[in-house]
Amino acid sequence: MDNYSILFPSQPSSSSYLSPHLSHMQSNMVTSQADTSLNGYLGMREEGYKKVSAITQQSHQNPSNGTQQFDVKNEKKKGLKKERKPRYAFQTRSQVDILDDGYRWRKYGQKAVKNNKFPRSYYRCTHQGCNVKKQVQRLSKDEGVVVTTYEGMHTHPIEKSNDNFEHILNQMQIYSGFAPSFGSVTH
DNA sequence: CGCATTTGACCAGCGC
DNA sequence: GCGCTGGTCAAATGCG
Repeated sequence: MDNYSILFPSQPSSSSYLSPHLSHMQSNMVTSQADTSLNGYLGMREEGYKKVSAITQQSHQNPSNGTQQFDVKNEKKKGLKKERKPRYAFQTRSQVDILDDGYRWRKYGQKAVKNNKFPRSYYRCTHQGCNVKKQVQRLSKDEGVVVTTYEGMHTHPIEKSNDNFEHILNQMQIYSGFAPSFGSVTH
């Protein structure tokens, strides 16, 4: 199958985007305790672009521990011209849709998605010259689960105190040892 | 008043 | 070729 590496990007030279904070997360992982009740976490990386198909369909297999998997079928057929940025998808169990990661995001769209009663929201990083995007979507099958997909990487340091971010992190459990069983999980 | 959000329209890719 | 779906744009609106 394609190369879906679990966990986070580890780009060598950019020091100020997600990964430093994410690794920070891992060292800080604590169990949940507050009202946001995040108790599941999964990070994965999408290589390529286009179509994350049917997220809602297979992401139902492990409702107990909150870790789920979803299929990323992409592979530009012909064009290949399109610059395909890697995308990094995270699933979190959260009551809130907006996970404040310390960056400022401006919402630029919202769409209803098929097989999902919740809309997907599209955000862009407001920092000048930084065109990182993210999508946030709640699963209809398991409405405690929020999928956040990051696209691109930040070219600037975090914009505000990440106290809140850490606060959230403190409520997360990171399943770093999650053994991937990706295949074509298509339906 | 400036900035963020909302929301419908528009567009492109893909499957049938 | 057509219709469906996902993604983006931009005008209108709301809020601090």
